[in-house]
Amino acid sequence: MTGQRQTRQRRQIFEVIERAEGPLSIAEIHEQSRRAVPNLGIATIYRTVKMLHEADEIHLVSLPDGETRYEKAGLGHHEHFRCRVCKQVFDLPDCPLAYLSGTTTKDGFLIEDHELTLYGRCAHCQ
Amino acid sequence: MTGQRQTRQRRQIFEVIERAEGPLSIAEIHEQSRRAVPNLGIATIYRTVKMLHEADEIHLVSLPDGETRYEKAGLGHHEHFRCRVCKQVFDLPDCPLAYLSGTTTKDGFLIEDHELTLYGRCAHCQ
DNA sequence: GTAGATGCAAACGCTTTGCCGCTTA
DNA sequence: TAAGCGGCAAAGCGTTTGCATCTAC
Repeated sequence: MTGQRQTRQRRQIFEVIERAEGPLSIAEIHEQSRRAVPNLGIATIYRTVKMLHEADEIHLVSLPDGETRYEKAGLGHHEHFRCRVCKQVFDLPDCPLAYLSGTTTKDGFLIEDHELTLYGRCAHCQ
Repeated sequence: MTGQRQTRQRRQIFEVIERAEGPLSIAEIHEQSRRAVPNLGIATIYRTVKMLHEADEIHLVSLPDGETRYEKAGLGHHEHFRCRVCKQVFDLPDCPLAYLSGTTTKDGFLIEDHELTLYGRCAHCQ
């Protein structure tokens, strides 16, 4: 936890992100945090998430359909899977593309990094 | 071109997207279309892009930092490369992941589709 | 006690909608 | 000529900011 002061709100927001199985949207973080801290305002979510993001304690994940989500940092490189049925986003531990970093394509693009999102059906929704 | 009527505005907007080398943002489409049709309003861009998107004549591409862009349909499966220096987005014809579709991960995720964005430096900016 | 955090509401920027005059077919 | 379309301005909506109050330290 970065930030100068520990507050109930910050602890709660961080805990919600910590415990998630995949990246969460601002609305999801708000909703889940409110269960423990009812009056928690949306501005506090934005401010805290921004702070955590700048302190590199959480990472931004943006899905190809434009949704912005956040997940805790330190998970190592991994990819995301979005279920087309239940709409949940899961983390996938393996990355078949690690070899890409540092290579140059035949068109002269130097690849430094990449982000991959897979779509389909999760085990539960098949 | 879908839509019931051919207008100067629609032709221009579609032409801008057609001629682009990579996906364009709404602002870029607006700016470039205005060169030929000066009074063209932003609402027309949004309405036309939405119409083209629904008619499946253009595709939505959303980058991991949350930017929404559009490019003409029918390009076949391909990936995107974003230059960290000049911020342009290019199309990359080859996809090292075509084999993924239809496979199931060991966690039981059935992969139907994927979207990959590469980051680095384009030939010009190295 | 005080700097910093929160909650509320106002401000902001991007996107969408309503309206009316204009244009395409 | 009439339904569709474009331009403008207002409305929406998610995000950010200002400010007074409250709280962690």
